[in-house]
Amino acid sequence: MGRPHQTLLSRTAIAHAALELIDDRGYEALTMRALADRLGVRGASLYNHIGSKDDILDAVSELLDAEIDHTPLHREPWLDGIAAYARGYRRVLQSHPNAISLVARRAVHTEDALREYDTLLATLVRAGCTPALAAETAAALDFLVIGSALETYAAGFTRPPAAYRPEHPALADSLEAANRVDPSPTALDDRGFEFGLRMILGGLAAQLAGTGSG
Amino acid sequence: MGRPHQTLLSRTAIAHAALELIDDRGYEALTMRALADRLGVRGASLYNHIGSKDDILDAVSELLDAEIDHTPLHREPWLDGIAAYARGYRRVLQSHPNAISLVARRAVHTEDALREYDTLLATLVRAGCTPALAAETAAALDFLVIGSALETYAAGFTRPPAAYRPEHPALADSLEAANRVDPSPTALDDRGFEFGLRMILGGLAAQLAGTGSG
DNA sequence: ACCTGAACACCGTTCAAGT
DNA sequence: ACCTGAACACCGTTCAAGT
Repeated sequence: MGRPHQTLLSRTAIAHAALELIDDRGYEALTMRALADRLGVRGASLYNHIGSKDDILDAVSELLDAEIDHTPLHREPWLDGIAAYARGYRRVLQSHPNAISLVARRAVHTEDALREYDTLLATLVRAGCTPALAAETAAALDFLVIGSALETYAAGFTRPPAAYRPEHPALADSLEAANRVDPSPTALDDRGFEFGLRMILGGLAAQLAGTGSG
Repeated sequence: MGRPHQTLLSRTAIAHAALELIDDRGYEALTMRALADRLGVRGASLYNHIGSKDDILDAVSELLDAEIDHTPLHREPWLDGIAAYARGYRRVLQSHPNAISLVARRAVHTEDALREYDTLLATLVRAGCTPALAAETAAALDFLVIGSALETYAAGFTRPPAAYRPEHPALADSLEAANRVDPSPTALDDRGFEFGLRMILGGLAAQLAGTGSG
């Protein structure tokens, strides 16, 4: 307390503390004052290292992006590699549920992120896609990952499956059937994601093999 | 000005004004004071009709949900009906880009929303799905729609396609190829969505016809 | 029944001081 | 070079008045 702080503060250190705060206490708990407090400093000090709160959100976004493991993209067979990459991507988002809304609206332009996407597209082209088809596939996979991580779907329905039974028989049947397959709360999300992944990658493989419906 | 207001205020009227404000001036412009101003009233008055700002966000969410046209779900052939429904769902979200982050994190439990999902699941079951498979398909479609509406993907890449050319050749090639197919700014999103939709519904149809890979 | 003004505790951000 | 206290304009929300 008596000693002055050494150089504890930096854009990266602030981003790490911000992500911890979001993980621990939720997105709305990320306050400049609360963040400074967690860093043993006084609010206004943060502005010596970052330009604005928005800047911090960008830094947190980059932090999450850096957590994604893209080594599976170099694996063979390429289909399994891409599936593993997509699952890992989704797992990172799911492990920071309070930060998901942040990721969803914030484009990442880091050199790392670009290299990652470059690798994905190169893998798809090597597998036989035209560059344009590779872009479409990558986009579809991205949509599936982000959409499933946001999980509005299961959040909306996993909860009270029996409540609206008589008025909505198909809904109740489906949810009960899905629940019978696996009763864990994220199971329907997981299975929806896996289904979509299988359809996209399976359909792509069929198309590349010339058996697609074109 | 001299006359007292008649009953202009209500939860619904407030929600409509809130959505207008979000559409016009962005999500962060939705302020209790600004919203009241748009309704010719003074901030605190809103609390006579709604419980909190969060309550307003729920109401806006319901408003968007009500815009979705689910009549295509009753059309034949069911495959085209579901595709049309998914496209309409996505179109509604895209027509309120400033409100998308709101929809993404907010589960809608309205009677209308439940009926909508019930219809979708009933359609899938009628087409031959087991209830569990119907739930997975509906989830995958939902993820694709929401993920593509959030459009992080294209927001991140459509912009500066030439800038990082040498370091990321596959990325640059894909974006340029996609751009050549259709240069409009949302084209890659649209094509990614359509590709995912085709893969999911095509794969489902094949699976139901017994030609799937199981 | 419902609009109002004033106030509350909070927020992001700035800036003149300090060291 | 960087932390600080105080201040700024703002925010969501409450509440005693008013009509």
